[in-house]
Amino acid sequence: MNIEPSLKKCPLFSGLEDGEIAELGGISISKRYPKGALIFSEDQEAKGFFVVISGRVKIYKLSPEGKEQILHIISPGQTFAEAALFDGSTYPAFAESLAETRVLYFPKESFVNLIRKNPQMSLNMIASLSHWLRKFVSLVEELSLKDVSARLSKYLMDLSAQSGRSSQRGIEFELDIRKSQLASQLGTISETLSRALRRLRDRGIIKVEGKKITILQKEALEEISLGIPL
Amino acid sequence: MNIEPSLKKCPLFSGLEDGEIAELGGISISKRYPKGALIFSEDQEAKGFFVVISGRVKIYKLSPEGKEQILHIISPGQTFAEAALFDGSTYPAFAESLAETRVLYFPKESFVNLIRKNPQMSLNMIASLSHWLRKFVSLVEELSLKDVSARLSKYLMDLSAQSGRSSQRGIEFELDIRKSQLASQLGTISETLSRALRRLRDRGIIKVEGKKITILQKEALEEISLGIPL
DNA sequence: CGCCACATTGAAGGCAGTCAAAGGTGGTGG
DNA sequence: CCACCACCTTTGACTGCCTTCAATGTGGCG
Repeated sequence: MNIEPSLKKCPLFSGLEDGEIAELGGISISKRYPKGALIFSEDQEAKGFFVVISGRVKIYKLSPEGKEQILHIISPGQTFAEAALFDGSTYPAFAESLAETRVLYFPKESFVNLIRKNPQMSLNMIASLSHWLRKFVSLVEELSLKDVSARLSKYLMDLSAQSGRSSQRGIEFELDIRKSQLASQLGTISETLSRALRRLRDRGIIKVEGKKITILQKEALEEISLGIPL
Repeated sequence: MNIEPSLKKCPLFSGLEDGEIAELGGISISKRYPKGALIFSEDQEAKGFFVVISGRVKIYKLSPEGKEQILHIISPGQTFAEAALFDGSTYPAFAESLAETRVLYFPKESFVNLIRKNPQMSLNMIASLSHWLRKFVSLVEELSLKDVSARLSKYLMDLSAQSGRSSQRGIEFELDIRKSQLASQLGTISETLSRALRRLRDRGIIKVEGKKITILQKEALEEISLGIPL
């Protein structure tokens, strides 16, 4: 499989000349991870960053007691650990594949050299980092200022906007991760998530059948997602 | 007062030629805010970013019920709202002066033009954004995985490392903000912070006299900051 | 068919938030 | 310079959300 098409779809490399893309291909290393592999650990020296070609990767923190907080789940076309190259020398979190995953790995030194010479790529990097930043502001806001129901509702709204299909009953879609992983992403645990889903279901706002969700009352769900007290 | 000295001390502009600094001075606008002034609101169109010359600025989110989460407190020499220029068109949070504050304001368009032409400044911007990102990862970790005592202990450790003086009793320093603001920064409220301080005091780990803190048992404080259960 | 990991549900406990009131502090104007 | 007042801080009692612990239900896969 040729890697260039994957790179072209990646926002970090948009607007680059074909020659530059080829150069990127030259310095990158293709890697494969089976499901559940540890790609890097927190505090490990950051020697490069990654572009996901296929599969999925979770970036997460662990508490001393073992509770997990997922910072982000990376899908194909997205990059991760860019920031670690430019601030400090270690990765700030763990990265683990959620499925069989293929990535391109860019060693720090050659990539930094390349970015120094290429203004367009600098601008893309700035855009990418800014985007991450906004995501984190949002995450902090939710963790600090909203309860689990609001965070869950927001997640469901977002996912339905992205991959929902309208049916006669409402908007249908499938959860793309395990519920225990969703709980970690929402800053809670599976038991609490289960109860939050049940409350929404009991109030007739959503229907839950395994991983399939149907939003029955979009307005109510949105209100809850905004943190308006029930 | 000449503004150039302030710019030279700012990490975002380090390594720039004097001519480039002068150019920055040319596009920037000096602004003054009294204590407690709203510099910008969440969702307001982001028309520029800021460098703090003197005073202090808090960047914060508000919940619908009015609870405040401080994302960061900006001190002289630091920048804020850079990221808003490159991702989305609005500020993601509120900004308010904590004291009489002077800033330099850089209008979006002229600054973006300038950064396009200046590779060094792009790299500085990447470094700045990366640094912010690491701070936010840390904030998310603390809010999600640590209790108030651990967050407070970490704050006290950091502040003591930065501005603490050794005395015979321990490490002394002064809180640089009001306790209610510290509570907001730690993702809690003043009552809870007050009780957390009292627990540390009752256990003989710190001494509290108004804003003056003395760390009596550094090791114990560090253990708590790591989230190890008491 | 049966195992195993994930998911759900119930009961109980704890940390932090809310409400209320008293104590303290700093700033301002007389 | 002092007195007053507004606001911050502290403390107490109570509530509630979430976690913990434990047990049962369920679905996929060998």
